[in-house]
Amino acid sequence: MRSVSIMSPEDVAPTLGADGTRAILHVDMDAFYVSVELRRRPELRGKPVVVGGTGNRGVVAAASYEARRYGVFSAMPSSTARRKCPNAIFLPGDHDLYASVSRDVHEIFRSVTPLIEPLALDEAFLDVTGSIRLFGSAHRIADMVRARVSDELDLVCSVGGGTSKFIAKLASKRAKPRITDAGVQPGQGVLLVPPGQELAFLHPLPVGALWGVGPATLERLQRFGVTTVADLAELDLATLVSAVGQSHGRHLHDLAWAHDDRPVEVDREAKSIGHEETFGHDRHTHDELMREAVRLADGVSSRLRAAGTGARTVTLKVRFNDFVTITRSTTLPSPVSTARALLEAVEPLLRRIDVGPGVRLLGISTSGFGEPAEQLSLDDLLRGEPSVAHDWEAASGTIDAIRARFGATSIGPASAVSAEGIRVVRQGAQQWGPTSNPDQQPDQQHRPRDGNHGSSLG
DNA sequence: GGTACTCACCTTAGCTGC
DNA sequence: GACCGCAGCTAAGGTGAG
Repeated sequence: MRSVSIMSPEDVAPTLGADGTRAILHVDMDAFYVSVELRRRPELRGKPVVVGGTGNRGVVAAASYEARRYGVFSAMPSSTARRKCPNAIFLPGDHDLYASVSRDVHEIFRSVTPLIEPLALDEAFLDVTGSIRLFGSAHRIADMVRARVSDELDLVCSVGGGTSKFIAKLASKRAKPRITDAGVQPGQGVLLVPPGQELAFLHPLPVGALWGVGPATLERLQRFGVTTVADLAELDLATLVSAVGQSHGRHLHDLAWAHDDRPVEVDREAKSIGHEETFGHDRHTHDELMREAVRLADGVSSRLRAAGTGARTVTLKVRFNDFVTITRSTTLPSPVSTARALLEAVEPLLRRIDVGPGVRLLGISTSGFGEPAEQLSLDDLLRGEPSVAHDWEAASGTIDAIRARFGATSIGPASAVSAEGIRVVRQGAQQWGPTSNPDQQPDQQHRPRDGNHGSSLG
């Protein structure tokens, strides 16, 4: 098996992006959330720091390399993280701050290419094929981005490069710092895979490194003795399709042979918008859950209107206390964008479900986007009365305007009012589980001031 | 004993219309 | 009228990513 040598800028410059091949970079921030926190709390540098997972039902969002030495990793249950690293300093996540810093990072990306596809707050693909003539080489661009991120933002990133997104992504992972028994070993920082070297880079990797091979697919592949990407490449396509399905099988087969011509997509439009929330303690009645649904619908509808769209399909997600998760959905005749319309769709779905055993998570998501057309309902027409729906559209517009001027928590549904203020749903506000606040009882948590326990938003 | 949130995409099954 | 095949839509669940 051939191996890939570490490439200097001079080695790579004549090839990557030359002769009509693409030059794709994948930039991945190192321990992004933790690094942002350490900028404002430098006294924590060198200590095991964990972002997220401050509550009993939360998970770790990010861990410093010092915490990773104890076996703490992102997505780990917070209780497990505490057991593994009792000395770790847990910080609540600050999604708004990370989003703001992410915008600064993307400004640096924009200085080298307009072709940017954000993947998450802390990573993006950059198509720099057309930028090489301006800046010299893909490696110089990668070095420049790293230097500016370090100098201007006091953050560290790793950059991978190749002729496809998929190879660039794997390369950036290989360029990252590694945790060993001896401590944190610095990574290369930049790793570029030149054209023609893709298979030599790819085939020795474990098959789980492939995009799209998660635990379920990995288990199926292992039944066929597939442990490396090379094994997968050699597997008969028909066998692979029978194991993981038509679409997935063909896709994995292509990836194993480094066939990936997906472009860097600059303007990817969302296909669904939703919110879900795990509660500090289980809910057991429809009325309790409808009050939570009011908040969720309020948050989702705000985002729909901010995106200037409406949704036809409304999906309710319920996770019971035994972790069994079900979804129930309904498709409406026309797209809607008000909280009231979402609740009217959700309520009958929820009432059909036996929530007695206890519900730990409730979610509302919307899809099937289109121009909202909340016009006179049939009932309104039959009664010959002015449209209530039109009143709601006007009210929703007013709510949006108030929030734009005074902040997201300045106004909200009556059922979201508690002793602590208005508890509205904002994207990412509870990204890593319920907070460490004492687990309030439902009657303390969202008691409407007017005693209204119905599903109305006002 | 413990498992978040958001989004994308796929599969399967059932229904409907032609 | 019953049946078949097909396409399109909807519902529900699963998988994976970051």
